[in-house]
Amino acid sequence: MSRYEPSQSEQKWQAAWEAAGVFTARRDPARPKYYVLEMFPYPSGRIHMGHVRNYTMGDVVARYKMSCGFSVLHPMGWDAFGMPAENAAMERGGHPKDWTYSNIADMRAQMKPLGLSIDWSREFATCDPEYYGQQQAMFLDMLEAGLVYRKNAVVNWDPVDMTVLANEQVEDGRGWRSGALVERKELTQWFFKISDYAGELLAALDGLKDWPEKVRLMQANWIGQSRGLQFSFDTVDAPEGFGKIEVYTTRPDTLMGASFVGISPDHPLAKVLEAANPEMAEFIAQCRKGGTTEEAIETAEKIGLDTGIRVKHPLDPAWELPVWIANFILMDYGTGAIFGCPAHDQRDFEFATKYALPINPVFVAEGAEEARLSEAFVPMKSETLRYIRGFAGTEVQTGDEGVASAITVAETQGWGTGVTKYRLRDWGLSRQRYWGCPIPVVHCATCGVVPEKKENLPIRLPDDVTFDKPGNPLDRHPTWRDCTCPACGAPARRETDTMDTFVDSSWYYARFTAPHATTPTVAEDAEYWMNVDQYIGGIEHAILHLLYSRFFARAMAKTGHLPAKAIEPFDALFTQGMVTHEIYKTTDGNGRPVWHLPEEVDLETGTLKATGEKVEIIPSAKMSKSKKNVVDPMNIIAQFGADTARWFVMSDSPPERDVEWTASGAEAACKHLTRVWNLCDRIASLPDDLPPREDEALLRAMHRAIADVTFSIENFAFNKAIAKLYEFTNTLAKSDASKPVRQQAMRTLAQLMAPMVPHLAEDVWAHQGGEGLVVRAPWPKADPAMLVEDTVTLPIQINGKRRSEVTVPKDMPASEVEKLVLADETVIKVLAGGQPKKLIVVPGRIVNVVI
RNA sequence: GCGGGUGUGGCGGAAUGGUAGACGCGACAGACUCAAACUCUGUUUCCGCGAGGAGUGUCGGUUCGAGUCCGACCACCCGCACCA
Repeated sequence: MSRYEPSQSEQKWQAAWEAAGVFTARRDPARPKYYVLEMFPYPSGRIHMGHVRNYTMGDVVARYKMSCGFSVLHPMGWDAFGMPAENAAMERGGHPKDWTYSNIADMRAQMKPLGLSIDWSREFATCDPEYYGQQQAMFLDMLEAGLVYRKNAVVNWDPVDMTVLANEQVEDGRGWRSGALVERKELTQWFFKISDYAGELLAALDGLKDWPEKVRLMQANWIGQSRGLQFSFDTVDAPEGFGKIEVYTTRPDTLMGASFVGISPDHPLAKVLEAANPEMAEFIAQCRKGGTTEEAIETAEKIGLDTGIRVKHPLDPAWELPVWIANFILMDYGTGAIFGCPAHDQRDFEFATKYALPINPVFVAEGAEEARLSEAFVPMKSETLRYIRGFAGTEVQTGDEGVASAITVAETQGWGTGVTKYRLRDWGLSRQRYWGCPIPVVHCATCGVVPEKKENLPIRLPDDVTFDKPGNPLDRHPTWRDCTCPACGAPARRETDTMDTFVDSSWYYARFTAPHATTPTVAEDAEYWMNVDQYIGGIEHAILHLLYSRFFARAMAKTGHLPAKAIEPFDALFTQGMVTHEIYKTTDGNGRPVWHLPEEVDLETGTLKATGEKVEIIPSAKMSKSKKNVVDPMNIIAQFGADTARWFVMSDSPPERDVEWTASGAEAACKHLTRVWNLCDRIASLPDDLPPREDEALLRAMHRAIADVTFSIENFAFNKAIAKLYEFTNTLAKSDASKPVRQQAMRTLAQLMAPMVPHLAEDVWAHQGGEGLVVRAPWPKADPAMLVEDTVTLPIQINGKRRSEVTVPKDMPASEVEKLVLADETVIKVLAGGQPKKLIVVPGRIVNVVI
């Protein structure tokens, strides 16, 4: 063996793995299966360190499970539809398809040198017609099953990207990609009925034991279940058809504190009033405008207008309340109408104060007296209250009890119903974009909306499109758009909306089980491989992607594309942290910041290499092109090899936390791997007739290392696994054991390192006479007998502070230990002839002398 | 505002209620070298020459014993946000 030259040996082993087909996933009923999946990448064209970290984690798991005898599925694909391809076409010309496929080729070429254990024969891109055609087939099945529908909806319109955005794609009133202020626009849109599953998606979160608590909580909040009362107010002087106003409240116990009824500016009644009354029309127009401007979002002032309509209080027909239109009431939550109880709701309080409406407390804190309020009194529902204007339950009760009894009273008296509502809205999937999966329906003047026939799938995107005008090229592509009605054969128009790319990523995990099938899935394959045993990805997908996937798996099960056991497709989820880096900044003549790449900076002096100018070092943040704090994985691989990059991203921080990339850390990783290489060389050239010295000690350390590394990998504590490997390497390097024992230890070290640094591990394995490839070698097992020590050193504490220690046989009885402790020099000194108050011996652990 | 998380050396981070700081980085010292780099060996929480003392964001509590459990507070980070 010679110098550590990763560039040569890494290629060699990658070729060897490929030749042996070690990563080809096979359905093998004789073996347990393990499906490990990392969130597939968007083909931007360049891999970044975040990818390296994500895929290395998956690779460690996959390789480890392979060694443990599992039949492993570890696939890779591309989330290939989406706006960047179109944006690139608009900015630079060219076609989104060419841009995408060439990016995929580039990225694949960058990923391969990492030596990941991926079954590349299963690779696909979501923009392959073979993939999206199957997606269209499922869409038709879901349409038939009533899981998809069309409705007129006010949507978020991004005026820059010229597209509809989902609520969750709007951040602070701006489009998440363009940053443009979002406008409201009414369009007919396609929706998945995810709201039908709201309760189930919420309840099933409890079963996802191996998901991070944080993600489950975020989803639970997003689904947003609430229990409340729905009832109607009878109106006075309302327009035709509005004899009642239906409201929903989670605090029916505050009904006696009502001082007005509020309706949304988008409420049907508001629309009628708008048409009839110019003053109202003007007010409503103001509300609509207000909803989207930045100023309104920041100040969020509550405005309202009295409609002149009155309603009768359900508990006292003589009591009339005014009906106001108010800008803070949302049409798409509850019924779009509320009753306002200013005493116990801060929004209502502000509103009532502004418009001089009465503020009547319903309850006070237990033991308190009624007093003038300066803000709304909104106690936790679990708090005990004294009701001074209650109508249900006892005078003193908790808020929860008050709500429950109010619902019971309303139901008993027949004027209201207890209902459960969810914040979760249906999933709008229509996008007015070209580069997405076409929605396979046709609009016919006589037949209406007609599903495309399955034998006509896939409905392919046309290639001859241009992006010189804003908007959807499909809309202005007559030969593609114009078609015949599948039902009556008359001329018709193809749907020009394409699907949200979240649809593409909502089932790719299932497609990987039968990636080339002519149906969306194949029952036997799905049955064997599903579920994903370990899913790994970023926390940024905690809500949308994961919630949509959970819904989609249910929809696929309902339409026969997945077995019932796969409705929760991801058994275990791990969310990894980001890779961060320091930011280097200088300022130009105009005071504007100028960012510099890490390689342009001399860290010793904190200056620019080129000019010697001082740079400001800003603490680490996520690597981003705009701040130039990026390290290109390809440069690292070229300089140090893939194993170094893999070792580093796994070593420094717990995987769920961010890891900071530092040049010194990367060098240290490389140095260590070189040390391992040299150690291997040194051991191989030892004389064969060394006397057996400390053989037992080295073997014990080896079994300790096996146990610790295995435990750490099983628990996703890769940084700790690596710490143990450092420790064991140091022990081995200092050992005087005989050659065969050191060789055995070296081979074991290779096996334990193999999931993280597979190429180096193969080299070491081969060099130490290991049989075959280390990737195929069974994972070593720790011998429990080698893990127990004969003697144990017990720390002696005096009043809880460590003062001394005593070494005793492992299972010495406590009474014997006590004698030894009392004979300890330090203890004798401290006791000064007296007796300890108490002597605590925790066998095998610690001794505490209390004086 | 609501919900969640985090806080340990110069830095990244270890510690089933039982020796705080594993392992790594950095720093320092020594060996090798004409010299430097590389490499190797050692030291490295703080105060103190030392004996010793202090120490896990702050204050309190439980315990023989608290980084870990409980209560209050502070700081930072993340998610949601007019959801009735």
